[in-house]
Amino acid sequence: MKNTIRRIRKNKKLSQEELAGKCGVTRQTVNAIENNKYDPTLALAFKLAFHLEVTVDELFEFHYGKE
Amino acid sequence: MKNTIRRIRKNKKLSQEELAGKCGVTRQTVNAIENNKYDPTLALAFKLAFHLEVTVDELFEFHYGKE
DNA sequence: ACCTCATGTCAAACTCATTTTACATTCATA
DNA sequence: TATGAATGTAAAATGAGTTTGACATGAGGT
Repeated sequence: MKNTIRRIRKNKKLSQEELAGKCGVTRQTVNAIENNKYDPTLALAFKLAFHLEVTVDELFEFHYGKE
Repeated sequence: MKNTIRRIRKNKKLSQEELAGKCGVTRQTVNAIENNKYDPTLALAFKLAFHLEVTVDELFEFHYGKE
């Protein structure tokens, strides 16, 4: 599961901590997701997309077999 | 987190078990998600959307404060 | 009445997302 | 070069999603 969180976050000049704060999670969580350590929950995916002003489908790229 | 899985699944004349099979999960999982027992993982949300031929953003409706 | 299919549900076990705390690294900039 | 801000990372603990196996119900058809 690829995502473009880092690119969009930097475009909006937000730190990992600021984005995490808006989403109600810790900065470690945002960091882990940006570095593909694991996938966010569906709820967090929606919060990230909301605060980055994109859709979930735009923010994440899912490929079968490459989960 | 609301979803329209049941409605779209029935439109496509799929049983919970058939949809679960396509997505690689058990029917209990699909049943629990349709009945809002819990939310799917992000990966499963993408698989469900794929096999139901809609986007994740169309299939799930997220509301802040009503998570 | 019987059989089958679809669905609802439950408990135990397991995996994985998230938190907390803590420390290390990189980078800008005074 | 020193200081602070942003980031990377790691271990232990907790919480939530998923599986397995099982049992129960209702609808339809024979």
